[in-house]
Amino acid sequence: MSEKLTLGVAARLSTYLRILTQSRKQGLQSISSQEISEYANVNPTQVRRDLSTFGKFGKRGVGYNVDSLLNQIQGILHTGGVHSLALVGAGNLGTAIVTSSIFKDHGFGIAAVFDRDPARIGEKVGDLIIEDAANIALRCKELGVVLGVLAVPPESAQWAADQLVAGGTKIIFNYTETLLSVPEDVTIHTINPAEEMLYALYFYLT
Amino acid sequence: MSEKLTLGVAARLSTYLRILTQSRKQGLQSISSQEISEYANVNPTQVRRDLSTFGKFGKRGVGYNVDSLLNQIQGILHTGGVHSLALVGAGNLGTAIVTSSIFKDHGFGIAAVFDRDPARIGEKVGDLIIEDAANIALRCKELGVVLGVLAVPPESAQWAADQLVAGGTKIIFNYTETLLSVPEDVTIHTINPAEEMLYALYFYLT
DNA sequence: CATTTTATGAGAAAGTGTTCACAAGTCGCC
DNA sequence: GGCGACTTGTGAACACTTTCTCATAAAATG
Ligand SMILES: NC(=O)c1ccc[n+]([C@@H]2O[C@H](COP(=O)([O-])OP(=O)(O)OC[C@H]3O[C@@H](n4cnc5c(N)ncnc54)[C@H](O)[C@@H]3O)[C@@H](O)[C@H]2O)c1
Ligand SMILES: NC(=O)c1ccc[n+]([C@@H]2O[C@H](COP(=O)([O-])OP(=O)(O)OC[C@H]3O[C@@H](n4cnc5c(N)ncnc54)[C@H](O)[C@@H]3O)[C@@H](O)[C@H]2O)c1
Repeated sequence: MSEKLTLGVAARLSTYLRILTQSRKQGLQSISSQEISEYANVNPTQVRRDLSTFGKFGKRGVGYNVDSLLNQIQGILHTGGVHSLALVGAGNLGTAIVTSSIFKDHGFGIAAVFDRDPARIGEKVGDLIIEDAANIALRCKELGVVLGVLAVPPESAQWAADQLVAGGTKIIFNYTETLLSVPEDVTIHTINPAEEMLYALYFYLT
Repeated sequence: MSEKLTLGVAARLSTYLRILTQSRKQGLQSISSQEISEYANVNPTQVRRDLSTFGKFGKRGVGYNVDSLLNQIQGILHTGGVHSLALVGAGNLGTAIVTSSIFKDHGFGIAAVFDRDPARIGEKVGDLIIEDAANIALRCKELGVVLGVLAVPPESAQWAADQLVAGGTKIIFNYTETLLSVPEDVTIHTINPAEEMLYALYFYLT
């Protein structure tokens, strides 16, 4: 029960969670393994296998109740609560992230936004006031954030990452192409759609 | 040799390609499996195993030549050329995508940008003129694009996807949270960092 | 109320993927 | 010119994943 999940299972459960969260938002009450599998690009048997490892969540002939399955998976992944994150860079991308509900829907609240540009510091973006990037480490410690998101130009990425690390951040999502060096206990997740495009194209061409 | 790659291998090779491309950009000439593995968050043996399936690209005691390994992997994935894509939505995110080199670095050129807002049509963003979203299907056919990127508000995503499909697009990258319905021969790739955040957090908490 | 349809849950087996451990090649330095 | 540090490539063991299959259960239909 409390054994550590493998990366594959945890990643797929997260995908199911994304699909369920959005299904609920769109008003759906019940969903079948078939439907989940289509949105997740996996085999329906795999969906059922992933879920049945942890209990019997579905009803034969009916499918899964969206709300209850959502709660179950949140329980398995221990991600029911609300988590704060720090965003560095309030340019085009940063603004898009703040004004989007893509993080909020999954319980991730943006606790602070930082920028270096004096003209932007103090401005409002969404509900937040842009803070001075010089205070990243200080403010991250104050806020106790563990998650950081980088939406700065590539040449500022390493500096910004260093500030986040100094502030105690352990997981950094990097939207830039820069390869970052961080201590062993910090994990970098790179968001680069071009990478996925490369293999999407491979399977299209083959 | 020409057998189809599994998803896992193709995905990792794409990751290596991203790392190598950026390493070259940063002036590196040689790289070890250890270094690649650190940036890719995998085991060094895995890197060597993935590569050695296709030939002996490295030099013992030295590592891999960045340029030559890059060409080899491009050969394996058949992605040496330049590919055009269509971008729908010229808001904050769309502008960030156009002005970023994240796609260009990997041979993806943005062929057209579309928006619905009459005030924005005709405006310049980067080197491109924003076109009327009413012409998506028409222009995609003209340009022969197979790749589409959605950076529109969630409520417009299905409509925009339909236009891309009508224009012959086969691979759609969806930055919105909307669950899209498309024909069987079209693949949707969802860009949602929150999903990855969920399991990143799981492994951090466990 | 019996029959048909739909969809889950799980056994079992085949298929893949991952990692260890180490032999072998390369380079620089003394 | 040989020694030591480094790094690749791979056999073999192990672990995990995926899929086929079908019994079982709920709901819909007539
Ligand atoms: N991965 C993706 O999907 C994706 C998509 C689009 C853009 N991008 C990347 O995102 C990054 C940002 O793009 P953008 O269009 O928002 O750029 P932008 O220039 O509009 O915004 C960058 C912001 O960062 C601020 N900044 C610069 N240095 C800083 C520092 N040291 N500390 C804090 N703030 C700093 C700038 O003042 C600016 O406001 C780029 O690297 C781009 O390549 C990634
Ligand atoms: N996945 C991620 O990493 C990520 C990050 C940030 C934002 N987002 C998402 O990206 C989307 C766009 O965000 P944004 O901040 O750029 O929004 P935005 O409002 O700034 O831009 C949206 C643009 O789309 C245009 N548009 C609306 N309907 C259209 C249609 N039918 N056809 C063509 N164009 C249309 C609008 O005119 C506008 O210019 C949102 O859905 C947001 O949630 C995703």
